[in-house]
Amino acid sequence: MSVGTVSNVLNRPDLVAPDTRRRVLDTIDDLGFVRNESARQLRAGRSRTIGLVVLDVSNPFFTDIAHGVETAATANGSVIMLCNSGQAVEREARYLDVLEEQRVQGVLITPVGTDYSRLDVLVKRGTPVVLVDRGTELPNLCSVAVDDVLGGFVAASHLLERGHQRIAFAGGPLALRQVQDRHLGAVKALTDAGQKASDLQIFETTSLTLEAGRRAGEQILDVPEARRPTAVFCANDLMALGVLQAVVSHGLRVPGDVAIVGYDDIDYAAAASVPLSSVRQPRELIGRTATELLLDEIREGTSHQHRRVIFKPELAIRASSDRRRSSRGRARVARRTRPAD
Amino acid sequence: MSVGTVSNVLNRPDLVAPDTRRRVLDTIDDLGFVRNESARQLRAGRSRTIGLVVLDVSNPFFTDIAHGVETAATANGSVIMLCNSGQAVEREARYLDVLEEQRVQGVLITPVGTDYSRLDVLVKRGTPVVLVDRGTELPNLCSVAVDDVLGGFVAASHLLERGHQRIAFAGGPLALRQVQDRHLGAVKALTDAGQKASDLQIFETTSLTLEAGRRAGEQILDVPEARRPTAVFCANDLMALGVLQAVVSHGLRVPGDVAIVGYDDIDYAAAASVPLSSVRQPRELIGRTATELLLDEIREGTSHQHRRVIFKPELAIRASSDRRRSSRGRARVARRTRPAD
DNA sequence: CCACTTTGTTGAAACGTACCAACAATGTTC
DNA sequence: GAACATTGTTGGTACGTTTCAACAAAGTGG
Repeated sequence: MSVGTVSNVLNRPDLVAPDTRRRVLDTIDDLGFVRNESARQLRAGRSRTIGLVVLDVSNPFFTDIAHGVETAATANGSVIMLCNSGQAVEREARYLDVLEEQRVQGVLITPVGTDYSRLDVLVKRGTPVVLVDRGTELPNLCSVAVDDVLGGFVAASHLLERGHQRIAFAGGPLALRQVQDRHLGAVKALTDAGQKASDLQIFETTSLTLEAGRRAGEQILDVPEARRPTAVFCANDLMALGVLQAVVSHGLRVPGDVAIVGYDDIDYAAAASVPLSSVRQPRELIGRTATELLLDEIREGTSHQHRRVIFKPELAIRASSDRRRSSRGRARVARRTRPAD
Repeated sequence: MSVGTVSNVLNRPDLVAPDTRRRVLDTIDDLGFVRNESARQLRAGRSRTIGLVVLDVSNPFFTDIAHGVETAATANGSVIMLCNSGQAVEREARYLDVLEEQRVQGVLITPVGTDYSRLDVLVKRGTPVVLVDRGTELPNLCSVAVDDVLGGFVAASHLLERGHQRIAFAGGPLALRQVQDRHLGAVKALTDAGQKASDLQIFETTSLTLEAGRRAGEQILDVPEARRPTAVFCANDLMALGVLQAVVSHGLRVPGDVAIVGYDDIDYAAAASVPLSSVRQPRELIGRTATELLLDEIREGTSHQHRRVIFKPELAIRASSDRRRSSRGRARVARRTRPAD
């Protein structure tokens, strides 16, 4: 029995006679033979894995994206390797090294910074890359994103429309493109409404977590009442949940004293102590689409035309912001007012 | 320049003269050489990756564990490959195949079923396996778990102590060992308190998600008021959040009409519309410990002694269950009663 | 100046697979 | 029944590393 035949049984079973095939398969079972993927890859020159690098696995937004990616990848017989950069440039770099050493088929990534040179190198050396949740200035990458400027605009417009004058923006680091864009959109909403850009008070954080949200909430509450924002637009839902916790734990009311709007519309947003208004992104769809773009690129090779897909976000209005604010000064919350359900 | 020298520069730089080293490194930079991990693995016989197979990446409980695993793995220079079985036996099997083909250093897994034969085979063929969040009957595996029977006992005891007579258990599938154990613990609490085991009404679900929780909540509310449970112990926090949503959306009060206790104490539990009582598990610690056991096993080889680590859970009491129930019949919730903050 | 150690470099073998040209066996056609 | 096509099987080579014995060059001690 030659190794060539065994290889054929495994990879091109139609080439081998039925009973030989049987015999080989039985023996494989007997011996507990497991194909060595390393050798296979070495010979074939490429693997069956796709790298997915996200900013934060603890954020449901990204796990939902991962879900979409997995669906599309599995349908193609590929396996995904989920990497968590944790918004740290060095960790991201390390994972990219590992992925390149593994000769992955391609990489799906939400990059930490705006320095795309490492990705550029990756592409030049032949590993296709698709940006996720990030539009790109670079012409040599496919990308799937949501219009974050529009998202920020919609959120802030909604708050303005509800009569809020002093609006805060909480999130960070501002170096993160998503944060930047959402902020930009909010500023635009303000200026369009005749306010100054500087009227948007910024509470910058170092990350976008529940904990960071709580701290930002504390800071906001530290502002003297006369100047304290009556509404907060948070760069994502984890932040918003944190702010909500801080506000509630200080005995203030949402949206009575402080209205809150989040971003992503993760499942927990609707389940929060006060159901959270949020800018919805098609998370699974983003993941699926990105994967399909990547698979296309892998198949098409050099003839591939890069594409940018941009989805439109939608505002889900819930209790945390759904009340009209009285127009003059700080509204006193009457004690008899029923809390929003 | 021989390949051997290059290999030495990369792996045992002290063996090679400083200026040769320089020259090699410069050339590597010039040429954009990237080490081929497949070839390296093929030659070395094993990889630097550790497989982590979890039941549900969307569940923060598991991403927190993943976090702990990553910390410990990175410290060791290993890379983790995060796989999501989604509580499906076939997907789990497929991932195990892939991991074995990749010749991973070892596997950390929360298995879907109770059939350990596949894992047994893996171990026999030389891939160390450590069970996560699951004790084991098998003597040939390390494991890190939390005493789920105790957890269930503590949760149910707390509800009994608060005066609840009709308690429900929501979660599933019961085939999941974690669910089984938590249920068992709850039953024990009831019988210890002189009730019958059958007094614990079971609402079995097919998975442990928010959505499943909502449906379970609906079912519970469908029970005629006279027999409706006044308290629900949920197999995990996602379920509990779902039940909470269902109850609140029907205009009932938590804990007034229905008290709720969850399990895991994920970050969102405390942030829920009614802060959720929950059985806390040391999630990151579980991940770290499991990884360390695995790394030990990898290092020690055949001389390795398997260990079982079992952590004790703790009950975090919050608003969702923290009220004494009046002793006779269904307590009427006075309208003037303030909602819990 | 020879024998010996130390230091640095090299070439070859091996890992387990995929692929291909070559071959053997069988069937088909005139 | 000879020439040819078809089908099934087989060695051999290449993939890019690591490892190791062997070797060359330089330094050291007597």
